[in-house]
Amino acid sequence: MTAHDHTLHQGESLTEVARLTLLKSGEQWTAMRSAVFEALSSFAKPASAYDIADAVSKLRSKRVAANSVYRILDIFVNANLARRVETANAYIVNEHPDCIHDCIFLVCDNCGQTTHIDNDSISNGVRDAAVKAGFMPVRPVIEVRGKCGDCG
Amino acid sequence: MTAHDHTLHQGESLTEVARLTLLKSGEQWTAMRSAVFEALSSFAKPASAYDIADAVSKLRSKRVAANSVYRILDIFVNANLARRVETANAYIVNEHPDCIHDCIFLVCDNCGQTTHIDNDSISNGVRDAAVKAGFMPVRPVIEVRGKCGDCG
DNA sequence: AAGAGAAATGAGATATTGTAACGTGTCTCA
DNA sequence: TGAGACACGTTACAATATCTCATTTCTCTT
Repeated sequence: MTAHDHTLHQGESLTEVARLTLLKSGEQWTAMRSAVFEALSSFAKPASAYDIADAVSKLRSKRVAANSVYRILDIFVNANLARRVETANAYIVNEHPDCIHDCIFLVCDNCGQTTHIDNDSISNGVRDAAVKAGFMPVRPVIEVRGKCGDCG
Repeated sequence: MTAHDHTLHQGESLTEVARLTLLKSGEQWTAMRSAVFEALSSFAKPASAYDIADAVSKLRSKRVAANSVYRILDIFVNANLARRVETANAYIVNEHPDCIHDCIFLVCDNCGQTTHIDNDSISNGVRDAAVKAGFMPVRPVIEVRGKCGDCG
């Protein structure tokens, strides 16, 4: 099993991995966080905090404010359970919270479908270029807008 | 004089280049657009549409609505006179509208100062990686959040 | 120079995204 | 059992972005 064994965690098991990851990072795994995670991973495309708030409201049959969702999403992003897609103002579940990458998102302008690719040589190239310009990189954002295979 | 002679166009001359570029792209150069361009280039950091609306309102001593500014910024971006900094929800003047690049922005989390670097080998690498994943890249967004030299 | 049509802008409303402030509940642990 | 920490609720609000339709300005032709 290598560091990059991207075994798919699906359904229960993905949630379980998320739970353990969050606990390991010193955060709690509450019913609310579980619901937000379920909602987030139920979306096929990046979901806005408000999309998630709506979904969670239905899940729990109780109005949930966007505010709370934002807080939890922040925690998820910090714990690498989720990623923010900057050009979509939306969030997407990270199925491999144990793998740390500057990942690259491919966002379809037509259908919104978003895939991610990891390419350390590219992201390191971006970081290096920043350093050479006298800048200290903290969070590279690499996203490509365009057309996905299905829409092309 | 090479294709990449990045001579600085400053003051009047930068505006003049912008005017000619816009006309060449089939758009009009109006008093309003001129004012928006002046305002945009007066900012040291990326400016939001609302920042620009405020600045133009003062320039013209008349309340200018954000939506007018958005319209004009879109035109500027299409004509390569300005660029949108996605991670800052803001716009920055492009001093070399004649040079087409997928440019890389370095955005300081501390002071907001934003510089840009061009590195075709990196941006082509990003485009290639997208293509290899079955995606048709249209607009790569490469931005790095971190600390600039002054704040580091 | 005048008028018709196209393009640009004004005005206001509204949608969407994101934060701030503060109160309430809940859990733990001494 | 009660003090403190943490999570969450609630409300208000700020910031960003878009829509619609009226009005003005521009351009082109005659």
